[in-house]
Amino acid sequence: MITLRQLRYFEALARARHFGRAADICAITQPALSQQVKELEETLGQALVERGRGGVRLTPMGREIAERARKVLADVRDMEDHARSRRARLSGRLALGVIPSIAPYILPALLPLLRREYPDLELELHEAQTEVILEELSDGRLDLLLLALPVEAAHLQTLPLFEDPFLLAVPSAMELPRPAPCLPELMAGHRLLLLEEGHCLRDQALAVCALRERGRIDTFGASTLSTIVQMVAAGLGITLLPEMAAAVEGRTEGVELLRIAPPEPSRTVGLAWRRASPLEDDFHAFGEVVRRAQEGLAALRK
Amino acid sequence: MITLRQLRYFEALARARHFGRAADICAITQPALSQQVKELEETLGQALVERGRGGVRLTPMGREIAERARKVLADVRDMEDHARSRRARLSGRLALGVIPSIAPYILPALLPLLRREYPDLELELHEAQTEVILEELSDGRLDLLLLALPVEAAHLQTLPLFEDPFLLAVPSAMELPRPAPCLPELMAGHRLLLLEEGHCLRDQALAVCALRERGRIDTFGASTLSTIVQMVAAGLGITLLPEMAAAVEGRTEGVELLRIAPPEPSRTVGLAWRRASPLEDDFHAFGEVVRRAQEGLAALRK
DNA sequence: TAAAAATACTCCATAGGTATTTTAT
DNA sequence: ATAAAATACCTATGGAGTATTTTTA
Repeated sequence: MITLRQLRYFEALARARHFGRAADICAITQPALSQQVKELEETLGQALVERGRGGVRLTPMGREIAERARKVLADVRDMEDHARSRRARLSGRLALGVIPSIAPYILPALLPLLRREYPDLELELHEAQTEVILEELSDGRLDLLLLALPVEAAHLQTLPLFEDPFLLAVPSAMELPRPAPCLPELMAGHRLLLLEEGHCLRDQALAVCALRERGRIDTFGASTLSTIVQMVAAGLGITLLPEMAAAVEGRTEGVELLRIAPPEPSRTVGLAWRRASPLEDDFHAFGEVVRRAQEGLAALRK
Repeated sequence: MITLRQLRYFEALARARHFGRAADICAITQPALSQQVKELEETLGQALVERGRGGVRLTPMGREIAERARKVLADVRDMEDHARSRRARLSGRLALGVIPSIAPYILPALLPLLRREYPDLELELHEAQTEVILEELSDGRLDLLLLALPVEAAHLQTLPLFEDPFLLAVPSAMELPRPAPCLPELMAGHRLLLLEEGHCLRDQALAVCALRERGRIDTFGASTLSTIVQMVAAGLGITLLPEMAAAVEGRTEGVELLRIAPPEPSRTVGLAWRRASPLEDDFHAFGEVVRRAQEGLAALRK
């Protein structure tokens, strides 16, 4: 069986062309080097060097093997360097799952921050609904999720980052007291527009409104918040919008965003990863950056 | 220090995603595998796997290292295969030096033969004068020489292959008895045309003619035999031509090639290599092919 | 004969095995 | 409670050292 040791010694010999000097380079004795080179020759079934008084010469096969050995040794060195250089927090590839009601709003702020502070981090982004990315996380296809908490899974660790209040999006024409009255009352008189099944935002909104009856809810179900907001603008109903989305979606003509009277409803945005992951510290660092990105967004809105 | 053993075990673990099964694959016990993987993680300063009850998952870094490890292991396997496959005679790269008065005549016959019988042989050809290729052989820049013997160098081994008779090339107009009279007599009346200094053929011709006096020799000195033959055709003198070159150079208009009366002069064509080379058997095999190439040429001339 | 590599041998580090404990689900 | 990996400990292989012999130029 070939060993890296054999390749290291042989490569030194190929450079030094002298057993003694090669041994010096490797900081071992000449017989030890002879031994390993001989072993390599036996494994390969080929003479690699011509032994002679005036030092040593490579056979044609020896030259080829030396070339290949150099490549292998370089690859191994690179592998070490790679690992060493990335001992720092948050470097290397990281597969991140994000839900659709967070991704488009936070990523424009988050990615530049990450890029600046952790330039060696290579994010692989997967945007999908909570259930999907939870499955991918459990599979090991993803390393980390950015989503709305809570998620219940014993093998997962979660980290809440911040509260994201829900705002009320209503047609500009609609007259309402400010702040908007608390929700159950409001709901009595209006149709609530929601995302299609599967989006956690839909469930959260339903929970917030303490509504279970289908009658008052538009079951059409849009697949993006933008669509919902367009529908609101058209006067088809009202909706709840996460504050995070306000900067983007609030600009829509014909829509007004209202804060809701306390107790202000909100969702919790946070991270989730497998308990077994050894990258916990990295994920906390990541969470800090997400929080700062969110603060940046909030500042922009003012 | 990273070892191939560590990479082999880790790669198995990356595939099996289970310490026990990976150990089975490697035909060792689970603790032995755990030990090596742990060592690798310590050397790299990075967690490569998440340990959990439901088997094992790779960290992002683990995936990268597994990828690199696979590449390294494949390269090493290729290296072994390469060496193994070339345990056969005459395979792999071989740097061959040939003198100019042999190369153009024998190579057209030799190369196809070699290609057919030793398809794994990759020849690197260097054409240069005897002195130059001897130096390159001694340096280790060449492995084998095809040239005119004898060469005197204690550290070299030579193998005579065949005798290559000298023919007399004369202008067609010239009337001479057949076979041509032995040389010293002939020389008395004609100017002998030779290659420039440094070509062994020049020295051999001089020796054959037992001539040392400059007077009768054209000191212009051409650099190729073709030129010399053109000069003969132009009536500027006569020359000695190796039989090997007859097929090519003998076709020239205005030149006639005559065998010389016994004792027919000739040069010895053979091989030379460093005594220390472990490829002696290969070189003998190579010699056989050269001899057969020469026989093929001889047959063509008839 | 002198320099260089191979060989002989001894020692110790480390890989691998067995038995057991710890961990996580 | 149980499967899986880690740990502890022992053994044996083999890598490295010192001393010496063999080779070859």
